[in-house]
Amino acid sequence: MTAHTLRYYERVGLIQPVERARNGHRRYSDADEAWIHFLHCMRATSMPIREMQRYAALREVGDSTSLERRKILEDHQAAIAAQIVELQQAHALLTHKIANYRKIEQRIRIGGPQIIEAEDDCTLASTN
Amino acid sequence: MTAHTLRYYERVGLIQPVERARNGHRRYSDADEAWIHFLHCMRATSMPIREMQRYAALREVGDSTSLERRKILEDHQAAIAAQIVELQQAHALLTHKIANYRKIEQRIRIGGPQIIEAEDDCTLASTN
DNA sequence: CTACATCTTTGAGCGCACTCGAAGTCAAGG
DNA sequence: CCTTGACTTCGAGTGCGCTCAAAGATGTAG
Repeated sequence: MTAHTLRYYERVGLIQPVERARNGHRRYSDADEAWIHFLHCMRATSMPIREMQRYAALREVGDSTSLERRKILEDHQAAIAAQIVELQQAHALLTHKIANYRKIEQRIRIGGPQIIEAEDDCTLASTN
Repeated sequence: MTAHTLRYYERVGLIQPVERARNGHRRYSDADEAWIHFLHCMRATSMPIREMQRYAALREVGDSTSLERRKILEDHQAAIAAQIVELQQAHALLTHKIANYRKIEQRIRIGGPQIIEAEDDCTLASTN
């Protein structure tokens, strides 16, 4: 997370103006850092800035917004669960395809394409 | 995947010009569909278009590019594995935070903030 | 004192990946 | 014959999330 990004987050209201040193430089407290870490986690898992803004605004209001905030987090958690499934599927698909490439390489090492009409990996279903 | 996206993929070279019906309409073969499905999987797991272009170009060349293509897939698979870890961590963090919100809601239901200086979730380390 | 680095501000710019709109062609249905 | 609708082309536009540039203030080292 760059300084530029921190400024940006402040501008769009994700971070409240933090304490300053006498010279005007920002001094981030541990609480600030924890909050920034949380923002980072949410972004890293594809929560849109808009959603984070909604959450941050509710957080400013206080405990009375607990339900709404919880809903946001629960929704995002569900989105994360879905993402994990997609990633796992892609991971499995890649394992399959990588194995196929190893086979192709083996065939080449053994001595060029023995079969003239080499079965391109593209022609194998779901092995492209 | 919208028609617009398919056209876009064709324009940027991810999809080779496909067969056409007499009227000029595209006819996607099963092989085309498999390839498109693969592209979709890679995009869904955050492979950049540029990388997919590199892969698609190598694929056009043929089996001799197996090693390079395998490397691309292996790298992406590693990226996916890393992504899964991040998502799992965020998922765990959210479980924690959601539980905390339930506690806050419980406290509110029991009868308003008993403690005047209510411990805002913001003040709890890594519970923001 | 002089460099030099590091922060400050603001608005503008950028890269990515679509996404859309306009104008045109064609095929079938009523 | 005329409408409807699905396709075609191409360039231009959009939204997101940064990312940077310029000009200025301040602090630290030699």
